[in-house]
Amino acid sequence: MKRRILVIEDDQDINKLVAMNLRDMNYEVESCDDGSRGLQMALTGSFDLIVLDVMLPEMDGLEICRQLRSAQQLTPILMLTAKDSEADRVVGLEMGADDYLTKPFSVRELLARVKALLRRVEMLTAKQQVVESDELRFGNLEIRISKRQVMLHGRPVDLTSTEFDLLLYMARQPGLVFSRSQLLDKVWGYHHTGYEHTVNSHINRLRTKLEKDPSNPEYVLTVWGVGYKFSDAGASTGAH
Amino acid sequence: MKRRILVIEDDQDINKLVAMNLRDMNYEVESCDDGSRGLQMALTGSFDLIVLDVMLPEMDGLEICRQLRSAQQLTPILMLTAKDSEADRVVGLEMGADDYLTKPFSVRELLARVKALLRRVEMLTAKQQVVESDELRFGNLEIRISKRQVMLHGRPVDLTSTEFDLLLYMARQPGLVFSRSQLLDKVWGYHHTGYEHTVNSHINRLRTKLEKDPSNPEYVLTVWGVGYKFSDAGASTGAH
DNA sequence: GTCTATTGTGACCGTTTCGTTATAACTTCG
DNA sequence: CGAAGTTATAACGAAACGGTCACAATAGAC
Repeated sequence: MKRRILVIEDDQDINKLVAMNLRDMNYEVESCDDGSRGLQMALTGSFDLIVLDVMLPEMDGLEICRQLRSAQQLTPILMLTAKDSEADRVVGLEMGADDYLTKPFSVRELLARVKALLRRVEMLTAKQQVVESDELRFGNLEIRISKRQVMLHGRPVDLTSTEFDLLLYMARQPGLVFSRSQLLDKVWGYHHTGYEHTVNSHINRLRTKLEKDPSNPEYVLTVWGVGYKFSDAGASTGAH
Repeated sequence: MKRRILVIEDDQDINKLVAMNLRDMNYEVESCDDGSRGLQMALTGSFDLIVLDVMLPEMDGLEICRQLRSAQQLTPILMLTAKDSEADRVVGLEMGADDYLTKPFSVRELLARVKALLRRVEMLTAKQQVVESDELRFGNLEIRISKRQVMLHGRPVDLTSTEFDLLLYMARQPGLVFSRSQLLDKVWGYHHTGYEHTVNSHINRLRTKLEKDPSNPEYVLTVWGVGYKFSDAGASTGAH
């Protein structure tokens, strides 16, 4: 899924430069040029990384850092500091920044740092998934997670990326009912803005591909007035 | 088989402490207290894991990291960093370290990390280790790893260095899907900052050289919206 | 240094996929 | 039964994505 980055920087030139380059690298970027608004966005926007200038109007970067961390927000922060303010750097790291960059900085270096920080987070979250098995099996339906492949009666089924993600999300907790908005949040991402109706379409497409009789589904079930669930009827846990 | 661990750390107390505790856990441990010697040992000693201090005489840990990785040494590295040198950590991960631990650390935590790293590697390489051979064969396609040579229908195919690396990386885990950024990280290196688009180009070149009908590939397959994979259809493990 | 092979980047085009809309079908409840 | 609300289905256009090619940049050989 596309990584989301928030840039908080009041200098318009730098802000644009940074945002543009990050977008170029296929990140989803939101910009902001004052501190208090930045804090707001950081708290609500579900970002994967924050690029934060220290010198800001309204509320300075260090304060934002402090407040985010005290609110248990663990989003990694890359701090931008003036060239010679060693003190800021130290305080920044104390406040919970994860890395810093002194102005003026090269774009290359910025990108490298961003990448490194994101990778670090990925590594940390990867560890939590160690115990999980790579396969889910439900009767004739088999989901091979790392291969992003679904087998039905031993034959591969061609699912698009979203279809797979949707199926996988529900199949991980068979029997649990998910509302459409829950599915939008989890599968499409928290920031996604769209109609709940969209989910119907994808469920429909999933069924035509998975179910013998799509209007009388065996795996992807409707829970009237609530949402959908994956059937837990023939559930057998994934391999050891 | 008993796992071999190399400890590179100049502080004698810490070095002994670590070595002792690892031996206690039934690992085979070798110690070393300076950087350049450590690099030598790492390159020649066939270890399963390296515990590496950043601050070292002769050659620092980051440099060792870098050199090992550029020599295609993929032994997992657990880096030890000072408490407040956040930057070191970032750079270390960039250089190819797999995990880090900040001093002072608890022995419990060290052992946990070591165990986790070894388990992770074991999982990744389990399939390869068993049949670890110099050749991969998939129908008419044959990859001779140490010769860096690819044969198609018994005839050599002329691949450039990057093309070969890319192919090999994917072919080692047929069926596994890799995102472009994953491929950039693994094939081009973690330090690399470049466009994901680049991967497309190389895939394209690979296909024109390997596939009978490049627009309908048999080996290097596109996974829409995600990345690429090497086909696992006709996968037969390399001979032993 | 020059020449060549390789690699990275940009532009364009075709295809796949997705979100939306419209309409039909179904469920629930009065 | 009929009405209101909810879901299913099919179809369409737009946008995202990948394939391809050409060219520029870079590295490597000589």
